Amino acid sequence: MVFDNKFIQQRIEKAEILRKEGYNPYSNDSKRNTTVEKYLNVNSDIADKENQRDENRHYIVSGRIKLLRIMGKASFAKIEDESGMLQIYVARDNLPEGFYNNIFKKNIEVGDIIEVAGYPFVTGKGELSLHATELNLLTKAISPLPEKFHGVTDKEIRYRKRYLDLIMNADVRKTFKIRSKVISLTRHFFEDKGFLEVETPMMHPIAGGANAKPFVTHHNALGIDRYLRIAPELYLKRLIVGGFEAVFEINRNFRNEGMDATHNPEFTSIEFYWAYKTYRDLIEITKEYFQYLFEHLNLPTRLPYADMEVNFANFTEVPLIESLTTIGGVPPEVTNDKDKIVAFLNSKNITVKPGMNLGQLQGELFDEFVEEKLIDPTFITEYPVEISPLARRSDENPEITERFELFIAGREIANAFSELNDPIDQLGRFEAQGEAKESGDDEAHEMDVDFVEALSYGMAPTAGQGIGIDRLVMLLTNEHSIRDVLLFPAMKPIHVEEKNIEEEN
RNA sequence: GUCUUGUUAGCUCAGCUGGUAGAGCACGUCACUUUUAAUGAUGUGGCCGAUGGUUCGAAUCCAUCACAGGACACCA
Repeated sequence: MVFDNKFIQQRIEKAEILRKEGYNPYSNDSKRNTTVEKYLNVNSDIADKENQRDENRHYIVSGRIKLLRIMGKASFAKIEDESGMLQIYVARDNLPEGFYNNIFKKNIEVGDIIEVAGYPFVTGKGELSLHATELNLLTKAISPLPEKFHGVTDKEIRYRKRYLDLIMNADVRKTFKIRSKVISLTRHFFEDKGFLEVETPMMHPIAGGANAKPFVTHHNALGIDRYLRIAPELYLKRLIVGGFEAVFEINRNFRNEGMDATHNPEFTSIEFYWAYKTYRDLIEITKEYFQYLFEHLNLPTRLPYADMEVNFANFTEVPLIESLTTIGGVPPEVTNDKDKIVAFLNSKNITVKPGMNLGQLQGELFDEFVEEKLIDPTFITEYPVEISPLARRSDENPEITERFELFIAGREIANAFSELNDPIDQLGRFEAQGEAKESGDDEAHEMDVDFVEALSYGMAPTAGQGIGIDRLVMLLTNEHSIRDVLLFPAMKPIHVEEKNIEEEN
């Protein structure tokens, strides 16, 4: 039985007593006329009044009891609604005959959601409170709350029962409000720039737009497998072919890979595509976007992150190859020679898969020696073509692409490029990815003939970018695990004990 | 996927080199009409994550499993 815990049994009994006494423990009759925050604001003048009270004012507030101090014929309680915490004073003689002793003291307790009517006053210790003249139970909590001082700290409980975490930890609510705001601001920023928000499929016949392993599901009606999307890129570009000139999508992507502090199987990103623009324009709009976020979130330009301090007013730009030497300390003669890179990596006790091409090895060097050193926002540009299957080649040097990734606090936050719109080149890149797949790279990009055909109708020169929203929120809230910015992070299901199954049978 | 550290009351945690389970909060009862983690008295509460093994005896030692945290690998 779910509710066989003795504390729960006790509370169920109290609910039953209340019902018998004529109080519905799950009443739907809320008469709240203000929030805690508004109450505290509106009545901030009470401290200056005679007797520090005003019995002519009348408010009804609602909230969950977080603390209860019963002192004989009077009690203090702290109730909390979404906007804040309020102390209420409940005295026997201000309530209907018998209510305080028989109902309030005996059957209402921490965790319950109540509604309190009364007038504002300030206590002897100077706390603006509410003097109760009426008190009603709205919802009986039959499970007890965690401990009042330490709350719930066990990460497993916090993630599995996020509702409990939210009840107990005000900071957690704050983080998710910031997350919501970031998404809302992002939407407004791009809408104001004339971008159109679109929705593209979550279930793809071919998992494309990134190098990653997909989740597979099955469509019974058609008898075919579908892949949860790993990126919306190829669909958004089809829309550019179709004539939309600026589109964006904020939504989930799914990747069937490991889980850790920065990876959840489903994660949120914004991708936006902008016709008649290049990656140079994306660098500018990205700076503007960050400025907009910081302004509207009221954040200082210098933010702490772990033991770092990030200066969001200091955006710099470094080509990838250059960063290997200037930031990574890799000798310049090494960076453009496959064998020398392998030898160099081996000398640092790093082994690489055989058969990697020059671009992939340069990417290895970057990951090993540069990435974690990029604290202030840094655009790393000019990525090798081998590791950029969807990016446009540079006109000056066909071996590199018009691409950048943005790194902040040692992490990739955004990936952007002038889009490849030459259908013949795109076909060739897919074929090269196919060869990489043959030689063991199971995350190489899939061939997507339908997408190539779309390009063959002509896609205007376009720039496109993806920004990881979860990681961005982590950065802005100084959270170090992606689970702390996801309301319901992925968790393994808990096994049902065999014993219990037998009992139920 | 690998390594590593955890898992004891509703919650937060003790429990030494094996000897039959502890605290605080919460809850029950009593006292208390201005408290701030209220206070004082008193009481209830546990298949010590699961399954095996070693032992006269296991929360404690060993093995396997489950779940979680951290690190690494892969990735965003």
